[in-house]
Amino acid sequence: MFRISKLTDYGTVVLARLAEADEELLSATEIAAATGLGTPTVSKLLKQLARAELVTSERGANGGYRLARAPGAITAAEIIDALEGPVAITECSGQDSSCEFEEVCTVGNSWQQINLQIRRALADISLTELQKARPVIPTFRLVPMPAGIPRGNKSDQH
Amino acid sequence: MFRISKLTDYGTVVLARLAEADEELLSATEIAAATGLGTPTVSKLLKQLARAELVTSERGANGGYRLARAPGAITAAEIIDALEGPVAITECSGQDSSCEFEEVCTVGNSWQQINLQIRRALADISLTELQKARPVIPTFRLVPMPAGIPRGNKSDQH
DNA sequence: TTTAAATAGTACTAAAATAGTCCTGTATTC
DNA sequence: GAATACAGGACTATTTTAGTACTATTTAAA
Repeated sequence: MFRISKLTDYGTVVLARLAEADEELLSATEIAAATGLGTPTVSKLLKQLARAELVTSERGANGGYRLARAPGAITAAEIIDALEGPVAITECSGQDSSCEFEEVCTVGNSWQQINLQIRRALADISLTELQKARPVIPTFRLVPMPAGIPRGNKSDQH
Repeated sequence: MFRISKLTDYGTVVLARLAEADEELLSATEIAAATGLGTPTVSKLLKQLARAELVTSERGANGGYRLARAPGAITAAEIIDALEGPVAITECSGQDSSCEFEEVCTVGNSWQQINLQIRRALADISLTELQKARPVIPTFRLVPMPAGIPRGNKSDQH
């Protein structure tokens, strides 16, 4: 129905590893080795997580990453925001919406309600809890978007 | 963060039109004309909605579609299930999971919790409410998946 | 009883989004 | 100053989503 991207999933693996390491500084290479993910991907993820201030980095030789906060203070919502961008179900449901029909839209419409509830659920889950859900090495694989939908259209709603 | 597909969004437009029409039988062509969507797409959507038993169809000349139930009895969760498949955030969080690590997984893990809460939120919103959120003709366009993520990986977690 | 309108199903094509790689630059340690 | 590691961005490949086309079946009406 919904899904998180593979990279976001990997991101939680990376963060879980950092959580395990406690305060220790780990390099992207080390994390890649520990998790079985590719080094470039891990590197990419860590850069994004650093920009989102979920991890802090130290550059130069012996550099690396550590969590910026305690695992209990990092939420699933933040992780997803960091790796997928703060996007909402429909354009109107984002706070920074640019939907040209916005003025016409009913304020507080249902998609927005749904979006809010989803965010609330995600903000309620911390990295600590996600770690529990994921013993040692990644056990989830992401669901390929399902069979889905046949075919058949042409024009777009304007 | 999450998003519904364009087709799902169109699907709610189509259903909203049928809801307006009350019990009247509408053909795919008529709905396409009324909504501004392409006929083949509307047709495709209606086929799927019919398979999911959200609409009923009559074949042959003068055939068409109508809602299978009152709009208040059709939920957002059902619409999404019908058009995107009953997929969950990660493979493990679906009921029919085939994750090979499942035995190792903590039962009732956090992604499952999140997924449940999302479903609950979606099951709480009816077509009637979605209609209110969407005055007359489609006012939403879907958010293109955001800037997102740089690049960098190779191997997969097994 | 034939024709036309309409749904059912499926295969295919095109476009867009996601995932993954690489390269260049900068900071830091030894 | 050489080696290590992060920062940032451009680029490529793969996968998913969206959209189209075609064939079969059903039904009503001429």
